[in-house]
Amino acid sequence: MEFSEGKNIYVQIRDRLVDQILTGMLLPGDKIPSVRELAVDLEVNRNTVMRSYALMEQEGIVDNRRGIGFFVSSNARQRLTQEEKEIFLKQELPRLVHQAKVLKMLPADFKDLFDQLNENQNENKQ
Amino acid sequence: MEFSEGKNIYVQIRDRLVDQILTGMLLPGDKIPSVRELAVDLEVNRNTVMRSYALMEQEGIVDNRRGIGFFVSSNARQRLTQEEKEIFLKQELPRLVHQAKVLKMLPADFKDLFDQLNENQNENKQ
DNA sequence: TTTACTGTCCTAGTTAATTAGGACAGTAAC
DNA sequence: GTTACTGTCCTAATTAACTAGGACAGTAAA
Repeated sequence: MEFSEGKNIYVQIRDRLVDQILTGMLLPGDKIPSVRELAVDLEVNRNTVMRSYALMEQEGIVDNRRGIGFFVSSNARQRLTQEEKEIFLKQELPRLVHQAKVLKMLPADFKDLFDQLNENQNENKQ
Repeated sequence: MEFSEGKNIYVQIRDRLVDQILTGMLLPGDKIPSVRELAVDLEVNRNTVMRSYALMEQEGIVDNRRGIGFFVSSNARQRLTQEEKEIFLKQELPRLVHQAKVLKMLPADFKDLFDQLNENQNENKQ
């Protein structure tokens, strides 16, 4: 895995798993890769993966069964959707609005976003 | 200044000055605070500010006159608008669209952004 | 009970970011 | 030339993130 600079690796690993949970690639009750397995796979140290898993356990999105492994907790998706949405609305959106202002961006610049939002809304109606 | 974790201080200082340039608080030709002055003001080390200024000099948004200080370069704003917009469109927007999808966000969640974009467009017409 | 997984704890070493502050040189006003 | 700014270079020390890998304990199946 290619890790970007400017963001800690253990957070990026957490983000990757969170994304897999939100997209449904990982379902509640699923076993996530063992600490050692993922470490080898991503070419990082065991301890770094451990740190990601500890973070996710603290967030209540995975459960830990000693000697067996880590599992996606039953309410992970609901918890994450709520948590990430709140972070987005309170932290990212204000910064985004400000940036749109100073960069004088126009609706056309956000076409891709509009399309996605409309798609979400249509799926909601059905 | 309160620095957020997860992002290097010298980058945050650069971001702060970039914002002041984009908002017009700092104009082309303006002298920016001296390295020592800003270090005291933000309660960081001289070297950390130096690193921010070196970064901005490398980006071509400030000019350096030895023994005198750093100055906002004449084309800083144009250069920044272009640079930041490109970063936004190529890096942030795709991530944003993806997040909007997995979090099933709706147009209403982005009302503040829409309002700003419309405002930008109206100012453009006048 | 042995085997092969699992997580967990531990010490040790590296690197980058940051701090701390001395020392030196360019610039300009007095 | 002295003074008071400016940037610049330097060494030393601290901290957090990451690496490396040994050692130990829980779990489950052969």
